[in-house]
Amino acid sequence: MTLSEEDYIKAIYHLSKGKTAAVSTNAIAAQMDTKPSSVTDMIKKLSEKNLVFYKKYKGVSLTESGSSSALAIIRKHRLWEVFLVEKLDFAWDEVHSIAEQLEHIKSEKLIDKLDVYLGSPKVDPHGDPIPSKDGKFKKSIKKLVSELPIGAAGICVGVNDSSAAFLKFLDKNKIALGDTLQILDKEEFDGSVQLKTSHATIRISSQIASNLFLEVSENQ
Amino acid sequence: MTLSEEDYIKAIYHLSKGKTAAVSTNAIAAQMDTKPSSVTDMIKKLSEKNLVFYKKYKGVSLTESGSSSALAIIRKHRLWEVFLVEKLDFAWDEVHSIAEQLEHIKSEKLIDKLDVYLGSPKVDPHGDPIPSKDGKFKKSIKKLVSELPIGAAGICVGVNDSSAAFLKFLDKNKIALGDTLQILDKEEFDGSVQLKTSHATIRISSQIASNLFLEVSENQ
DNA sequence: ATAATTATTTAGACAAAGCTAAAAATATGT
DNA sequence: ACATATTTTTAGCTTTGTCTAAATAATTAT
Repeated sequence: MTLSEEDYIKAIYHLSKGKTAAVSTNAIAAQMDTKPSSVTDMIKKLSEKNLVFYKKYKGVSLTESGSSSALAIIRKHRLWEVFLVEKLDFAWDEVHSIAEQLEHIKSEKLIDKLDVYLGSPKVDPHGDPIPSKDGKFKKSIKKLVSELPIGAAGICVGVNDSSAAFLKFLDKNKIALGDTLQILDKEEFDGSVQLKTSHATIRISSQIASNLFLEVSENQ
Repeated sequence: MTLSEEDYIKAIYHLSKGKTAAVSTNAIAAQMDTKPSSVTDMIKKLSEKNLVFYKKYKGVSLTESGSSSALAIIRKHRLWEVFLVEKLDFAWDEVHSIAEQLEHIKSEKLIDKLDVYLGSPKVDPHGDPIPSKDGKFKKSIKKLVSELPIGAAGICVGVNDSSAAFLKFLDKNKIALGDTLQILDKEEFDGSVQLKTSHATIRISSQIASNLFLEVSENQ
């Protein structure tokens, strides 16, 4: 599989995640920052290789084989992200583009050993789950504060918007990656949320609540 | 710089190492396992980019810029090799092909942090020196046993020929990577060498002597 | 239901990096 | 020094992945 093929497979995986419908040519083009005609060409090639199902004008979806290829790439991407943050001391928001390169390194033994070295982590630094070698993983256990019910608790694992202003807000309220937060109350009127942090009890606006990800246990 | 350009620059660097003359088209083709005509095409491109000096039919040599690019790639290659052996527990003879992929990852920050993480090593697992960030490094301090004078001592850092038979010989004589060896005597007649290992004094044939690398201090 | 709009595919072209076969330059042997 | 052999280059073709422009299919709006 070429580098470019891998990128397409990954894009299709991400676009079909959740949804059941086939993925459109234009959606892939937008995601990959390329032209729809290029996508059509590549889709034909992937279809030849039985990595995707493809019916002209009807979009694509991954085959069993395509899906497990996608999961293997995502596994590599996320393991490398853990390495970059945990071992090389990168900030969690600067690892993505480097991991996009590292995910294409071909060596099964390398990934096996990296996994062992990192202690077989189950989530990456953004809180996204890492597929196991056989392509299985827990369903997304990363939720926005705004999506969680009163009482739910979780570990802060990421943000949607990493603007300086937002990060400054978190800093001022002593909320950091890895902190445990609990939802004490939700205001229906404006969507604001009362939150218990390790340092205090604060009220955050709905804007903040829909930018902050918590890792919660599966049944929530 | 594309992946392929980087490979050519590296090949030219290795071929001109030591020698002063320009490197021939055929030599590059042989090294890269490609055809001379392909080499000519690429050389023209590298010449356009001022990475090599090129005169038709007269071979190539690296410019200042080409040379520092080559050293940057070699630095990356060797740092990754150290990582693979020291951290991921790879055997020293299985890291080369993986490092050939990793050396093309583009991120200065990544290499800086990797270097710090590894403790700024000066040699790779084969005993080859690692260039510093500014492209300087000690001249090769890796020598074959057969090249060293009587009395010289050094640390075993590599082999030329990693055939099973040869590795078995080393094992049988309890010679391992990292062991200190000293040359006690050299026989002019057949080139055999008397060697002090950590366990015993043995005599090795000239064939063995020209397959075993020691890392010696610079003035030897 | 038909026209207008949007999405998708096709056709043809281009750049990168490789190849083969043939031509040109350099080196070698006597 | 000249013929032969070797090396290097050129010319033209291939594949991969991209693009633009035009054509076709599907969807939406009236």
